[in-house]
Amino acid sequence: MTDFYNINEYKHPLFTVDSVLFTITDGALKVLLVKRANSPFEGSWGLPGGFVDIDSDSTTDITALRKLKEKTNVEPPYLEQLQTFSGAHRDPRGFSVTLVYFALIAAQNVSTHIKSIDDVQWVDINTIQDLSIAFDHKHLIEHAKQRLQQKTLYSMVPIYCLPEYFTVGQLKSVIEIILGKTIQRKSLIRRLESTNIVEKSDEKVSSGGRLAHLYTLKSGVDIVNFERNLSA
Amino acid sequence: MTDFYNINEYKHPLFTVDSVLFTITDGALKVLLVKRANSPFEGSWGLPGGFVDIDSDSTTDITALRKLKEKTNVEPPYLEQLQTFSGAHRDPRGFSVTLVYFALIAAQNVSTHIKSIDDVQWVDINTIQDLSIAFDHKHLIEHAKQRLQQKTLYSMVPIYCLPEYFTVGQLKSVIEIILGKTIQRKSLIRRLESTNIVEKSDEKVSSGGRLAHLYTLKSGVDIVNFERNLSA
DNA sequence: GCACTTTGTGTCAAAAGGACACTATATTGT
DNA sequence: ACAATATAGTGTCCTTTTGACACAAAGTGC
Repeated sequence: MTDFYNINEYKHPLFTVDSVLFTITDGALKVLLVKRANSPFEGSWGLPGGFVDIDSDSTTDITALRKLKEKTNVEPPYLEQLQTFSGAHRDPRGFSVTLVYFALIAAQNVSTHIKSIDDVQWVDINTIQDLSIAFDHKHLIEHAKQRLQQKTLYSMVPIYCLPEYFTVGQLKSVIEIILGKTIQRKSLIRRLESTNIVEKSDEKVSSGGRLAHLYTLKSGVDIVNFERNLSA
Repeated sequence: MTDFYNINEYKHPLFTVDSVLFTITDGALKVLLVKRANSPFEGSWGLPGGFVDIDSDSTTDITALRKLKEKTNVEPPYLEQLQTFSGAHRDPRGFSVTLVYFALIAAQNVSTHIKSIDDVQWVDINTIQDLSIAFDHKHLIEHAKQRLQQKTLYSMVPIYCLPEYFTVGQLKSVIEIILGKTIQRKSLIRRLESTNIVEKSDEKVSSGGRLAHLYTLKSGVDIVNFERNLSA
């Protein structure tokens, strides 16, 4: 494609993009897995991902989103790079590099599509130990989970696991599932009120007791990082 | 190399590994730049890096260290992944992906080697705006600087910019250069004493006033993250 | 010896989360 | 209708960690 340099002069690593997409359903943290259609590991479960299409993907972010949309029919509202993993033996085809993204989505926004097909499923993160997973993807998922937990201590990212309008109770519940421990409702409210990223709606919604206020993420805002972690 | 899959079936992105190696000298934060020997951008300054040697590098971490050692003659004591940057137009040869590392080293451990050659230099981070730098490397350096500043708020990473034995005064100075603001000596000492990663030696050293205690990083320890940031 | 410099400590104030009691307002069952 | 129960939200004090800053300690240089 150029005369600067012959791209086939050296042997290249195999380069792929994979994503760890989390959601919360049935009171548990789940990861999206897909059944592999191709060798290697054909037929076993692995992370959604694949090769960059260098003619149509402008960046690897687009690659990740494209692959996720193929599987879920929607693009997740939160996507960030996790880390790049590499090694001579992590793929039987040779030295490989995979750029792993981590993403969040509200279960409501995908579940109907997922349930209708049999090569995509949500897997409870706690049952992954017992499964056989392609490549080193089990390891990648573990890394992503730790990053999600860490970010939950100093940001409001779990909001992206909720629908557009949500209550403090729902957010508290999502955070507790991610962290695997309870947190103080008061602390959560203090943080919500001190950031400028959510809006308190006037609407209230029933939740088995006193009506709960609805909150919503302001549009176009970036996630704020607090200067202090919740107690780990 | 395999019959699973023909590696040349698709067009691949160009994959490289680059490093942003920081140090502190002359009261300023500096980045290592090298003069490019090959096209593109031959003759201009850029980050040390290059292609993975898939026959000898076991991971990309090794690639980064190998490239840094070629230029500085030593391996930096601190190395971590920064981020992967990609795009169809960041390299004139086509779609490219670069995995960027960020590294720290004590100036004392490299300066003699660097000064003797003319294709490697330390550049003051504040003068980089005015320079012409290969690819989007100026942008990568800016990202790395922000990460370094952020980590400095909640960890002791700046220790890796210091020699084996150092004083609180030296560490305070390095941190202040990185952050571009003064910090409280008391806060620094409190943090040093609350972590278990440094050892207070009995030796003292002259520093223009009262003798200063020497500290040293315990061997084999990992960097500890504090639960709270210093004030930004 | 005296001024100055850098190191190190003591102490109080400020900020933000944790704990937890208490109030408010729904739903549900009888 | 009313009590029991559940969830939402507030008020308040405690705890932890950092910021601020005065002060003491111990060198150097003239």
